[in-house]
Amino acid sequence: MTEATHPAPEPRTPTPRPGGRSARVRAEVVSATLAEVTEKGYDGLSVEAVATRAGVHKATLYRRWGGVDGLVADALATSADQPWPLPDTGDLQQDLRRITQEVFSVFADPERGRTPIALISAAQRSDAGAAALRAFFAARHHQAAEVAERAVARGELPAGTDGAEVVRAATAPLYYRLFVSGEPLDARTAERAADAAALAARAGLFAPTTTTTEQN
Amino acid sequence: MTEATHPAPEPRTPTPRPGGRSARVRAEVVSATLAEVTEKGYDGLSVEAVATRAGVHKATLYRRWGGVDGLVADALATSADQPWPLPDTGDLQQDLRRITQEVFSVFADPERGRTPIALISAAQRSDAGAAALRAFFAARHHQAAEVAERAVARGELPAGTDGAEVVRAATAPLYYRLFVSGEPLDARTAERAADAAALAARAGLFAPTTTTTEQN
DNA sequence: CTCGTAATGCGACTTGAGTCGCATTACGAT
DNA sequence: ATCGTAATGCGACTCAAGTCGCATTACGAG
Repeated sequence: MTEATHPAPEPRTPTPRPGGRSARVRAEVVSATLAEVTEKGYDGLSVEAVATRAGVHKATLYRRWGGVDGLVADALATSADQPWPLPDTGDLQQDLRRITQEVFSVFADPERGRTPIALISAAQRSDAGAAALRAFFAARHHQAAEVAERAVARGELPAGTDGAEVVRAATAPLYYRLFVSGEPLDARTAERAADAAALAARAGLFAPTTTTTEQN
Repeated sequence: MTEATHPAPEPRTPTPRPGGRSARVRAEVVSATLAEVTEKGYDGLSVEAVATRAGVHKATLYRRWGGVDGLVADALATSADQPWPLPDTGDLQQDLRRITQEVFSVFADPERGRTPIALISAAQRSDAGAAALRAFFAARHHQAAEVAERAVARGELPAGTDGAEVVRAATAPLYYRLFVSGEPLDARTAERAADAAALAARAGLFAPTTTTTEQN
């Protein structure tokens, strides 16, 4: 079993040509990028520092990642794979509150929040980073949309409700304050955002069947 | 009257010591910064280019503004003074829709949106820029809160409703997509965000009297 | 009109980012 | 075990950002 006598390609080599060193270098570099961006923030994140920490040469990073942009994008893509804990209280409003509370507690804690804050801030600059950010949030939305889909199955929400849109509505005020307006974030705001999203979802605002929504 | 024979300080010199040249230089520099950030985007915004366009020396910019950060912060502070058109349709939902539509149309238009997008993106990086951004959005919120206050006066919203919070709730999903998740923005999203905010406001979610909001 | 002072102009200098050509190493296959 | 190839290591080089000391200019006061 361990000895592969067949000439068939082994399934454990996903990379086209290069062997296992590239993968090892990549892992080191991604790890070093996360550590550096956590320590120094985005400003002060230099390719040389990452190269030194990762134990590889500067030119290698420029060749494979193109610069700081690619490093951040790769680190973000790696982080996107790790799943978040998803609440299941049996009630949409409570689930959304848990989600926004989780977001709040992560980003409000200087220790846990430093890395994602620096990472997201960094990703907003280059095209590669922006694409990685899009993919990151798409994955988050897709995953978290399950709480809304369960609510639909429960009959709590109208059929056809866009679950990702519900999640976006609940979390947008938090990210807005964190990354756009720069206003302080508190638990109360997180709760209100969840409640508002639950209210709107129950009203059918996120169901495509509602054509104009003239509730005036 | 036009001749000031009195030794009293003239009211038209807000600057402490220096005369009118500093103000002239500042106006030139702010104008040049806006032009540069609009053309080149934030990346590619160099102090030298701004200096050349403004007709002043590089060192002067570094001395007075400290770098790109200060330039952006000053340009943003200047832009914050210009008021937005505020709708007054007599209905909160309609007013909020107008506001989000305005935001949408500005940022969706590559011509009109380029400058504010670049400016806001640029401001997110430095401390000075972040402070300017905070002040910028605080001014916007304070100004736009009037639509909610009118709704309170009309009896459409409960007394004590936080008008700025209503505006934030309405616009947050737009800014979230534009500057955080990077997802595309459309008119429909703008409308839904306004409707959701109006709904939440009518439910009293933004009134401090509501202690826990157990609507479960 | 003259003068003192603060702001600006000016150019050289330092520093770090990013690039390039070539030598070397490690992987994969025969 | 040996070899071809791709990836990496290496150092020098270019270039733009940012700093500094000093000369010059413009403003305001008497």
